[in-house]
Amino acid sequence: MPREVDTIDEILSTIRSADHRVTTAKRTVVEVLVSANEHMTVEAITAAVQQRRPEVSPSTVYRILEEFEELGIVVHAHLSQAAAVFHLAGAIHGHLTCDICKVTFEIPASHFDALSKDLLKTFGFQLDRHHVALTGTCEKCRATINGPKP
Amino acid sequence: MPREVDTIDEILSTIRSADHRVTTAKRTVVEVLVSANEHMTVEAITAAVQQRRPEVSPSTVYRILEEFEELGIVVHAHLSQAAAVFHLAGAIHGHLTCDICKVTFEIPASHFDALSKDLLKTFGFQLDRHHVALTGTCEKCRATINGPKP
DNA sequence: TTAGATGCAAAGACTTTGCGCACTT
DNA sequence: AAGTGCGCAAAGTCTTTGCATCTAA
Repeated sequence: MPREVDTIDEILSTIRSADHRVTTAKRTVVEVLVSANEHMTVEAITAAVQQRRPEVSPSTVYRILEEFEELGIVVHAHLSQAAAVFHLAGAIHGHLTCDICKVTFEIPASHFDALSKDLLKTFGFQLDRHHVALTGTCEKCRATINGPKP
Repeated sequence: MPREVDTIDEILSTIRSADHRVTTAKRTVVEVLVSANEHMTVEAITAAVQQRRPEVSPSTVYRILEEFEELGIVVHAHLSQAAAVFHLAGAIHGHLTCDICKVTFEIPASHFDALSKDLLKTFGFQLDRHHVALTGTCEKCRATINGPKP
């Protein structure tokens, strides 16, 4: 059954509750984000949106994502050093990106519980658990470090 | 006494050891980074360099920083969402940036010991402790959350 | 109706690259 | 002397903005 529909309606309600308008472009962005299981770059989101609504421009997608972020619907992270990636805020998690093979995978926020508590206690800093992006090297690449990097 | 001079010489040796050339521009960048106690944007580094050597161009600074990063002399991080910031690799630490007031402060890498161990054990992921950039809200701003944000 | 949203195109911010000359080794 | 590194300027990415038009409420 389309559980996704519930999520979509929920998000649209959030938009309306904030007295923002629900437009075709916004609805399509929501649909794309909900059906996406990965975080996406703006470029990817735009491409997916335009597959359904070719008239939607990238600038609109940027504006919508900015609005959604203010509403807490999405969050973004700067993984490597290129474009930002966005995903629904619902799934609270961190990003782990391998510096070598650039693979990114997501991990449950629970892994940051201890750190979060520590930072709060030590520095009075409340970690944004939606926005944790870490880099390092994955197991595969460390095992493969024989020659020089590509 | 100029402890900084030791650091500078050490870095220049690192460059020479890698069979890279030590130039005026590189030397100046090193001096700027060593005398800086904060991490700096490329723009800030360039400005500081040009104060001594006006002829050094931004593109050269970019190239030098890229080289230095490969040599392990500097590391960079993407804090908020704007330009990257660089600093000497010697001081291993993480960055905490407040989403509200944008203040950034640095914390010892020891705070990531437990997380690092956890990620390695659970995901086989070796955290890059030079490159941890976290966002959240600082104590001051959380205390001030009365009205809407600026 | 009417304030807010969009499309398009241009501008902006940050970074990278090509080329010939200069400087390090 | 040989070859890397540099300055300059142009190109490239990613993102933001201005403005006339369109649309959700």
